[in-house]
Amino acid sequence: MDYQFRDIEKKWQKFWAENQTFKVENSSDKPKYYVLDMFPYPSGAGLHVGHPLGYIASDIFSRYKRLKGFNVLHPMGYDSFGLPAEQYAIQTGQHPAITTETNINRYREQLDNLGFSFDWSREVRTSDPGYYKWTQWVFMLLFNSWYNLESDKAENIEELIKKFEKSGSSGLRAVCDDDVESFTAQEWNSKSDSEKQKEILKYRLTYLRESTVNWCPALGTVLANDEVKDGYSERGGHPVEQKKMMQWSMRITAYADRLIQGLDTIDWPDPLKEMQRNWIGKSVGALVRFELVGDAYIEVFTTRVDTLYGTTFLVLAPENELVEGLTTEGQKQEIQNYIAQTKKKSELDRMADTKTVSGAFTGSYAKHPISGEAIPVWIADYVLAGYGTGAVMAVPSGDQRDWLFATKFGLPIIAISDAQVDLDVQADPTKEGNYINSGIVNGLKYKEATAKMIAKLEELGAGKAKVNFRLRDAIFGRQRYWGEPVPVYFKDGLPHLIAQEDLPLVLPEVDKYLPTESGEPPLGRAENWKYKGELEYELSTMPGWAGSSWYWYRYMASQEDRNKDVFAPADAISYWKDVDLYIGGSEHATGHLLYSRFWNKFLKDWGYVVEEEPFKKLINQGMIQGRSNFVYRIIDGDGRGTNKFVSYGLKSDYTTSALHVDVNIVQNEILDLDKFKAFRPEFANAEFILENGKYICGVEVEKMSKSKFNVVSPDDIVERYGADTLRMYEMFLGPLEQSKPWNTNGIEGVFKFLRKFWKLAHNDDFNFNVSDDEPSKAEYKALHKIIRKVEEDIERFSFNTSVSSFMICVNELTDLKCNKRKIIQDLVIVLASYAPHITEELWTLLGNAPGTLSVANYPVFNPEYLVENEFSYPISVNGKTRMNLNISLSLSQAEVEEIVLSNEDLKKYLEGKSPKKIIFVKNKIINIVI
RNA sequence: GCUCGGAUGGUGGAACUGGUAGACACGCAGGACUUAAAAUCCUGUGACCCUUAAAGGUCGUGCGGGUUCGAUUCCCGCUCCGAGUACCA
Repeated sequence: MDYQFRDIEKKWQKFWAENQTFKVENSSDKPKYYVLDMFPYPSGAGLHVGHPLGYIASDIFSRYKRLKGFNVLHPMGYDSFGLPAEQYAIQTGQHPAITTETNINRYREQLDNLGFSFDWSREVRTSDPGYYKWTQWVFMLLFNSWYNLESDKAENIEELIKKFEKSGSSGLRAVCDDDVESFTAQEWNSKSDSEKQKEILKYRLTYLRESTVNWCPALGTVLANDEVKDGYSERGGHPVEQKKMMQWSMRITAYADRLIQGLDTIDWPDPLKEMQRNWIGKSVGALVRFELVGDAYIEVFTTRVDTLYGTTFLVLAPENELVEGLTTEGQKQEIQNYIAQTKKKSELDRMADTKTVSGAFTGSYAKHPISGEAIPVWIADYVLAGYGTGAVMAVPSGDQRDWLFATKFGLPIIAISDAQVDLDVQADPTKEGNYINSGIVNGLKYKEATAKMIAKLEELGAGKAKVNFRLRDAIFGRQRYWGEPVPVYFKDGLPHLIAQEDLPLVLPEVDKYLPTESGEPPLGRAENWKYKGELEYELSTMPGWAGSSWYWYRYMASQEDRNKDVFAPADAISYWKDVDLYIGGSEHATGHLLYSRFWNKFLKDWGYVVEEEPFKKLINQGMIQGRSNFVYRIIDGDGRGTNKFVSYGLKSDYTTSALHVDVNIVQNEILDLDKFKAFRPEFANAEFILENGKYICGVEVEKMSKSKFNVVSPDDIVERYGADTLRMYEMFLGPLEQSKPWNTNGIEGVFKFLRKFWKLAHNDDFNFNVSDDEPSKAEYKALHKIIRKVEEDIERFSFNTSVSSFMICVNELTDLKCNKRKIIQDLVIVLASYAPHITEELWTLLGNAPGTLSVANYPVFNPEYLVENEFSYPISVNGKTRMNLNISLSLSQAEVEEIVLSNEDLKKYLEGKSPKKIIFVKNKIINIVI
């Protein structure tokens, strides 16, 4: 029989499922290895050919690691809470749980078709109450925690309360809200219960706070910063506005420093680490106080406190609360106009319009903290209310924006360093040179000046060193239905956790998935949904990233562990520890990957997990883009479409309009006309202007989407060529990290390769036929080359090059007519991780017990088979290759030179000159310089 | 603007620490088999020049320089494409 991939693949997929071949135990004498994929959101569209790219790579790696003697955890699950199922529910009334279930089943079927070696017994679904019980549990743990800067970790809130009872707030170093009170132990103890709770809430790692949020009226919810793109929601593209709301937040800022430091300890792509660093946005600087009349003062944040003497004015954000009080009678009109003008500008305009310099003078002056000089106070929209203190000290000689502002409004520009140049043209932010015009730091260099300035400010009580972060606390609530309920109820307006034994707090049924008439979230519609039957629950649900911020630990819990009263048993966590290899897209750089690191560190502080960082090595697979095909409809003189189509190469002779055409009816850009007529019946009688008898389509790279008819489903490819071919082809396409358009054109080559491989062990009548004879030297050489090559390639995630090498190997063995058992058997193991089905079949045909291939031993590379006595040296003259010579590798350089120089053919290139120098690199090249 | 990544035949890509540029595959052209098609197999395929042929030559990895016996690889300066980010003080 010829290579019957359909039967073979179905057979082994069934075998693996029935025998739980890939079920893994939480203990073993083998070393552990944890390979994780970013789990998918099960959307209604199913998988397209781009989704499995990362899964194929991780599966190859997992299978390879098993062959190399590792106990491999390779699980899969679904991030199944989310907006699309809810949107669908709003439109159709269908419960999101049902939609989700349907989609998951479809995903599972598609994944199974590709022969992945997942341990499905460990599957997780974030929308499953047995799972989100533990998401809620983490929320409760965060609520019961505060961040102690002394120990630099999260601690039990009870410890904080004890501290308050014993010594009040004195000496406390904690991450908390800005408006915490100072109090003595006595004052604390005399507070009422609710006053105490209010104060404690300011320290909890998850807390309620009125915050400005990104409110999307169309979606009826709050969005995180990374879910908003240019003022529109990332999902759906609806406009987003700013709104003040009471919101649950997570104090991720407490971990900002550790999140930056941790990046140096993990093996992630540099661009991704850089993105996280920028997102966290650490700036080291100082807070400086400029006094106003009376007790009032303006505090600014600066990263260049050394330039303090260059400050010639202060600028407040128009929204700054101090503005009103600062505005003098005479300036009132101007300031009001400016504020009104700023308000009119949308966030978008304000960002886009960075060239126009605008601002207004308040009429007031502040006092320079050291020199005591009067400094005018302005407002301008280039200062952002949300960053730092919403006020800056303007140093026009050192900062270009300040320079532009000073130039426009005729404010003084003072040089502060003797190294500054061209200050009449632009600002010069140099840190070189010695300070001038700078009072106490004159003559000093940058470092000393900064230190001295901070010391002086501290002495005067006018400032201090300060580290500022761009990172904001993460808002942890959505006014949506399809998410984890927050395990909180309210009593006297204060939040309380439900009892732990009441977990999970199950999502209640509602009649509609829309906000209530009074504008409350959908959970407000649930009937009699009250804690202990009387207390109001929190009505918002958790955001999409909640469930994905710890899921890799749930996989460590085996099926039997799932009923235990813990998210994963301690011994399982101490065995698996962390994820050794994580594969997924870079779009999660500042969302999922940051929140996961945050939760991991938090759980580490409590001792529930053992590693500071959850994902040791991370690889971003590239996006697979769509490759759209077009036909060109001829337009007549009146601008109407005709019933004629012209082939791509001839379209310049006509006026045409391009129409998307289903890529599945186009092969190598040649359109199947009959299928086209079936695809667009209205053109059944169309005329086609062909080139060389063919209709050639145009091509464009676009996002893969249904509307562009460029979606290629893995199911179709599997049906036509088989899963092994698809797996190898996706790898063959190019480097894993690179984004590339999907193109099925080359797939035949991989398919042919697998058939050729199958034929090695079969005779011309397709009967299995291997020989027990001892392989030849050449056969061993071909085998050991591939043993080494695949090992090297997989270890450096260069999957595309090993596919090429497999082709070379099988081509060589075919030329050698090799059907030796000793060769085929080892080759089957080497290829097994890439093409698991065909290799399982051959493995069994070779007489091995069915299903044992996955735990076979990867063959040991023996360099002896690759030892050569001779090498064909390229001989170059002045760097230009002229000829090749076979020369024994055992000869000395002098002997080699003699052989080369005595060669007759070489003489003509030497032009009668004697060589000046001969470069000899063993096993590489010989270069003669004349 | 800043940060990062990239540019190699008709196409996807290979060349790992500087050492025969274009592996492997697609496509294309020609041929074998076939009544025909599919499948399969064989040959050729970077550009240009020279030649009946055999062979040979010149150029060639986005552009311009440099280092080196030798550069796709290292350095300097640019162009274009992609990603992220942005009045962040």
